[in-house]
Amino acid sequence: MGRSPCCEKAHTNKGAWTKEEDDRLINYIRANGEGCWRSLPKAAGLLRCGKSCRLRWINYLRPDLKRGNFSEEEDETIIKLHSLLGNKWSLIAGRLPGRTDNEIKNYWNTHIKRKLISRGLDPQTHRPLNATATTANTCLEFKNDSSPSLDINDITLMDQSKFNLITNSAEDMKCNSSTTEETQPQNSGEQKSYQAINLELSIGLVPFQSVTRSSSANSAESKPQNNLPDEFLTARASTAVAIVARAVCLCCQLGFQNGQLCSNCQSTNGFYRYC
DNA sequence: AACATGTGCAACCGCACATGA
DNA sequence: CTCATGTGCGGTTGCACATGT
Repeated sequence: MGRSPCCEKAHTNKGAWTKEEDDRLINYIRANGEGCWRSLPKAAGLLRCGKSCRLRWINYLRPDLKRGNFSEEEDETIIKLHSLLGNKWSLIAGRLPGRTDNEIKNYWNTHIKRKLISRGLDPQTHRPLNATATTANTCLEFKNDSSPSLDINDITLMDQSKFNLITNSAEDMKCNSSTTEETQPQNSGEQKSYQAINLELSIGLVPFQSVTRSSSANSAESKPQNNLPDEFLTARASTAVAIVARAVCLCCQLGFQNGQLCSNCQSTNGFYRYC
């Protein structure tokens, strides 16, 4: 027994949208707002699948979209975010007002990949192309000062004094939190070298069984306290991270708020909400 | 001019997750 | 708890246009 299709395919148009279809969709959403995409096509008099309508609206018709070329600043932002988040296009798009995940994804595949390669960097790992073999052996460790559970909010990107960068040998690829305490930096000079984000690092998460959806989806107690975006919990990159540091808003840490907490950040129990 | 190849982007597809009955 | 349904995401495809031969 399979899942029923999202729409009656035999009676829906596919392919490029016509001006008339666009107008119908725009007019309907202006009058009724977004939502209930499944019923929207019929209500709007469109022979389209609801998903198709949603995509067309989000990626092309939304009035707040910024069309046109990406600026150099946007390029660098995308590169930085991709180095941290991987192919989480929707999350990256959330940091770039007026840009859509689809647009960024296309732009990445057509321009930025090439740009990084021309810089001698691996587009996936953001590390030098001739050094990718060692990437998988790199682990970040964070000092645990409060929360026992894995929480993306706990990632402290700028507060580098809380974590170590550890490069393991090929035989020792597993990041083990049990090593956290004995690997803390011992002097401030060493810590200062970490004060800027090392954007060549790809941050992924240790596949903690205790925090994966499959193991905790139905267990309220096992859920991280701050109700994280679960994408982070399953996000993986070439490096493994044991995360236990204090939380700080990602956008603030990336410098989008000039070091101030953004308006979206709310402090809860000493943790800042990811926004 | 005609064809081949490359490029960019809109749109589609399938899956996973969220939610409500 | 289970199931059905709606929504969102990431990967992929296919077409239009640009460029090269």
